[in-house]
Amino acid sequence: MIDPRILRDDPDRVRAAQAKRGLSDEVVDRALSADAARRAAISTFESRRAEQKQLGKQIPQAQGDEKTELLARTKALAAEVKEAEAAQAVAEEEWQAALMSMPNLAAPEAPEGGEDDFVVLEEVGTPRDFAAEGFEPRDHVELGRMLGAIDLERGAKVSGSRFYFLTGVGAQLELALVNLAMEQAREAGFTQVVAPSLVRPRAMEGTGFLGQAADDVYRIEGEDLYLVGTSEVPMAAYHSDEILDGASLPLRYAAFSPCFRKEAGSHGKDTKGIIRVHWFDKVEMFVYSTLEESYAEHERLLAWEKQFLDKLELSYRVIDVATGDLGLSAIRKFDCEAWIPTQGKYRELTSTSNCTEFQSRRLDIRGRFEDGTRPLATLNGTLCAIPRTIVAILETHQQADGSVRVPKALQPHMGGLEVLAPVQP
RNA sequence: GGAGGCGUCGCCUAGUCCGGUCUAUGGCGCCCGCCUGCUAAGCGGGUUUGGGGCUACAACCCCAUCGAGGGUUCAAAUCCCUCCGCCUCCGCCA
Repeated sequence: MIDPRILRDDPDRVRAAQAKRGLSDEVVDRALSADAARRAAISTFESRRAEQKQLGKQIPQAQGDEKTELLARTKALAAEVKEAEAAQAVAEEEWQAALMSMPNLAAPEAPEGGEDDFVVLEEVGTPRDFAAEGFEPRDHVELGRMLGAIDLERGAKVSGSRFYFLTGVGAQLELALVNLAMEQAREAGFTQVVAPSLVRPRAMEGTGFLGQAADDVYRIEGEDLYLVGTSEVPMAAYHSDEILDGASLPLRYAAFSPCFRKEAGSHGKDTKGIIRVHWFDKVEMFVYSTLEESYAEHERLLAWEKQFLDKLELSYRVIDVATGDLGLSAIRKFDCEAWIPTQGKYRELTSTSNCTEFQSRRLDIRGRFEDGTRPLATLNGTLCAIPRTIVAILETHQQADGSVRVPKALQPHMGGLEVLAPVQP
């Protein structure tokens, strides 16, 4: 939720922001008139209520006719109060609905446009030249099969399309990656967390995943629970309805959790392999900070993401995501995309967003400072989304015989294993 | 899943049976001041959060807030209903 004061004091700024995301500004006028109606309703209700309380106080002392008279008047007032209250509730609801449907105000620096209008900020490393090395790279599906690391057939048999089993060195790779990510996070001062993957509607709504993104969310039949697509959801809700000590900020968490996505809008996309799956495990960084610090913190999150990719010796680029592709909550988003040799392109591995006070307003997360309490900024960033990272590692570090070199940093977490050897041709 | 108990403004707590004087008691903690070689103790004051009005986004006034939401009533922390959470016991289970 954006700051209602900005909407009231500077609606043109909000209109411009809507336009920058390619959205209509009709909602701005709807919100403004709802706000006016709401304040009028509050005013009416409160004055009636004050009068009612005033008179009500006199009733216990009153006697005879005076008492009868008072009871009659307060009874009439009570009906008015009830009516005014109902009117207020209606106005309040309209205002809330309008406000909740508005995305965060994109940062001025964020490039304008849709999915393809990102700006490349940086390219790190050089994609491996397999032609020069004299062999055709195998894709991760083939490598996963040869190594006995990824079992897609049985994934489909047991759970359906977009599911997989990680087996043998594949399972070992996942655990090693989780350990490496958690180790880095711990060393950087993060609190390690294992978070629940099922949450109540409030957590989902508060993080902005029940808006246009709702189609991608699994809901548990017969229960008021959702499966999260990222531990950003439980970690944002973690401190909901709390007032945190300003001096304790920033609070940095690294949360491990399974993630579930319907992938509703992506039929036919990435149907092969484990690039796009319905379930995967992920270590996610999540930070609560002041608004002022959030911009610098966002850069730090990106730096930690890059540090991790560097440890895995991957080639990647960093993009500044365009406004149309930011999602509801973010004002700015940086993605790290790793080079996938057999696709001949960069694919998203990590993503970090600054959501400023948007989620905090919805989830009621505040900080206590010397000059009062204020909503905090929340930020998130992927440290390691397992399957895509495995894809990048297998394809990037493969050798002509189908074996795969284990990056140095990962070796201690793989029991010293330096090379993953094929178990079948 | 069954039975019972509980949820009060940071923490603890009074109040709930018998609705109005609750503008919610007291203690601890914290903040400001006084006093005192320093500290502690003592004394005085302050200390939920959100919203509206008016404004300098001050002061002030008002409304809401006793887990959440409804209901009864002129009036609800207090009575009724639903939900959420915690605790104890039983059952089941990793």
